[in-house]
Amino acid sequence: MPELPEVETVKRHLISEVVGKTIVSVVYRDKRLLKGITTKKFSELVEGKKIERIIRRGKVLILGIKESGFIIIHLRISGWLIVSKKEEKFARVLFCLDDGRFINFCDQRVLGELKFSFNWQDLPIIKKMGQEVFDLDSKAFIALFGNKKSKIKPLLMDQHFLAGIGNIYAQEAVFCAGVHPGRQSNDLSPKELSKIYQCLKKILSKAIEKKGSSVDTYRDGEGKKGEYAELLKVYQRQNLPCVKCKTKIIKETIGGRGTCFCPRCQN
DNA sequence: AATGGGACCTGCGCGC
DNA sequence: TGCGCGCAGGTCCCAT
Repeated sequence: MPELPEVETVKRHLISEVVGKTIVSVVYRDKRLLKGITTKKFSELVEGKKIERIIRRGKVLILGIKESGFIIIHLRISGWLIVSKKEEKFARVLFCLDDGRFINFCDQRVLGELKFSFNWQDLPIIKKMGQEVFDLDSKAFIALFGNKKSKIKPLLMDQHFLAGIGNIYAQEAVFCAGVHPGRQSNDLSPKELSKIYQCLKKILSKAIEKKGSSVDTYRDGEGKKGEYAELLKVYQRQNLPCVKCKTKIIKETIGGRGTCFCPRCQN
């Protein structure tokens, strides 16, 4: 599911709902989510401790635990977090809080990751991660993309290069900018790169405002669907008319991932 | 440096 | 109605 807007939505929800709460116990319905640590050790490190703060870096969620360390959550493809009074469908790990509610770590495909770290900034996934989109200005974005030979759409999704963009928003951004997803990044003019940058910021901001996109199983922290899905212009719109020119949207595999685009608007 | 394929997983929707 | 197949928002690892 989750790209930057969805993870940011979950983060904001957790900040308002669970910061200050104590994790009474952790229930493991499926241990495979837990990486690099035993359930016993994980429980020892977090049970009875207070959730102090919530951080997002790229698509990674970090829960600061008072006088302990950090719970690291990666939702990968089908993971999501729901704060509620009951055990939700596909709940793989449940954090039982002192107010009687649970943070449900739900994950249909069990590809998500739950870790513990004493120093989250030293995690390989964090160390290797590119900059946040919102930390870049137009000039820095153009400089970054201007000397890379990769195809633009897969490059936008490369977390080592730029953090937070996935298959939905990469497609939306290049559509918005009128750029073919298979174009080489270093062949794009500064004007085209600038346009992609502006589109990306606009789309991500709007998606955060709408609490993400709900294609398939994704839900925000309350278990509600995000509202950005209805604003998507090309993602999963193959064979439907382009919203700008009515040409049929096509779908191709680019960089190993399904990619929808308008063959007329995107050059 | 860039790209492609496979692996990790489950479950949904579709066509027959 | 039932079954097999393809496909899915991510990331890592390996080979070329």
